[in-house]
Amino acid sequence: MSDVVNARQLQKERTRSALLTAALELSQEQGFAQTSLRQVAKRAGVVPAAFYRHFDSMDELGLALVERCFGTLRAMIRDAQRDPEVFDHIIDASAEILVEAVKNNKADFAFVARERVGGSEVVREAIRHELDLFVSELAVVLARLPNIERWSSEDVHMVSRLFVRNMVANAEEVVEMPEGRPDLEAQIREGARRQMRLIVLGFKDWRS
Amino acid sequence: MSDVVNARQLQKERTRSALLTAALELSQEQGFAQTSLRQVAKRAGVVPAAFYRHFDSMDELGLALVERCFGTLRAMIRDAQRDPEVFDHIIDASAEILVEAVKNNKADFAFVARERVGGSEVVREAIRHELDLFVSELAVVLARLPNIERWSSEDVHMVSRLFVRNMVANAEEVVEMPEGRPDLEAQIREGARRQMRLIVLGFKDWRS
DNA sequence: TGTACATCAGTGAACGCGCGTTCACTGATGTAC
DNA sequence: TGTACATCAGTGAACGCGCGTTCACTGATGTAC
Repeated sequence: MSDVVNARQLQKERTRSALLTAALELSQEQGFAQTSLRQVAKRAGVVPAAFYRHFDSMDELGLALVERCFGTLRAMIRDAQRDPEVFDHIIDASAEILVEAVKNNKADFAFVARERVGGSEVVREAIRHELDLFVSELAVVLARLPNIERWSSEDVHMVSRLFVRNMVANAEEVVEMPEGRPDLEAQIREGARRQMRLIVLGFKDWRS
Repeated sequence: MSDVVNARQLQKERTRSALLTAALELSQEQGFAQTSLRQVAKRAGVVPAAFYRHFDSMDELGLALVERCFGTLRAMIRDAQRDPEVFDHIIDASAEILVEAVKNNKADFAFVARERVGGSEVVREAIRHELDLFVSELAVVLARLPNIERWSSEDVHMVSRLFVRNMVANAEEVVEMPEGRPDLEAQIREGARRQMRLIVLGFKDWRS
């Protein structure tokens, strides 16, 4: 009831966080669906039964993980939108941001990219929903671009899906990039940049 | 040693095929990584130990499944390339072929789309390799298109990746399409068509 | 401030279950004569 | 064609293991007086 956090709440929060982190790490190593409750508890340093003080099931932990990952993603996009530089050079900026952000939040992006398609039913569904929201948000941003202003909202949505789809695919590539290969990183960024440039080239001649 | 198949070989082949089919079905329901050797054997109607007469492990069965799926895919593309109609209207034809082929080989495509990212290490690796081969094959076809003839091979490869990436993503959508929803099917095909048109529009103005 | 009781995050043991793998076996099919 | 032996796909029982879940418990922290 009180706003003051007591030692008990603090410790509980720490354990909860340890469980989430353990699950994220194990997912990175072997996939979320192959990760067991006992493995998560063990890595978090608690007994398996203690898991139930925090989540009803692994599915519920999975949903908490999805929320956390998309929180990161959304914060990133919000920051990017505030920067006018980004809007003016949307292509180069996107490619740059994508590679940087994915690199800095590798575990989160890896989780989303992997479990989007391979995870349990409920986790997959949650990720799809978040990605749909994201497509709609991006569509609003894209609608303000010069060549797109007068497109039908359907077409803007289509192009937003094309962008997000590529973003996800590029994120997958960065995620699977071996450590310490800056050459590969540059290659992926350049590839992403070219693909987006090619798509944007089509904008000015598009007729629905 | 003989070319004549005797009853024993025939029966063995039948069981092997039953194991593959069972694994494909179970993968569709719950993912390959979550599918156990015992489940596969049970559905194929043999005792678990009999599995080892055909495959050393589930990983090996997974590889056999990948080969079978890409066999289907390659046959499809080979047929498409023979049809001059297809080459002239590459966009509409691609969208059409994609939706049709995926619909008719749903289980195979679902397997590839899902396990490409969620599967076991060895299965994932095999799928990636096959997809890379496919990108290179498609690049050869694309290089003959009017606006692309003079591009650098690097750029052609980039555009081929963009196409295959979209193909995979669209295949995923068809695969997850609920049964008996022809409206959704048309929507996906139309979306795929537009995305490809937009990409192709960029061809004529592209400069590396 | 000090005491007596309540709360509750985490414990540790136990359960039944499905798993992958092994093994000696069976009996139908194939082969040599 | 008929017989005696070899092959080998599939059997069925057994194994040890990690799994999710339950339960009564403990002991540190919080609360009321």
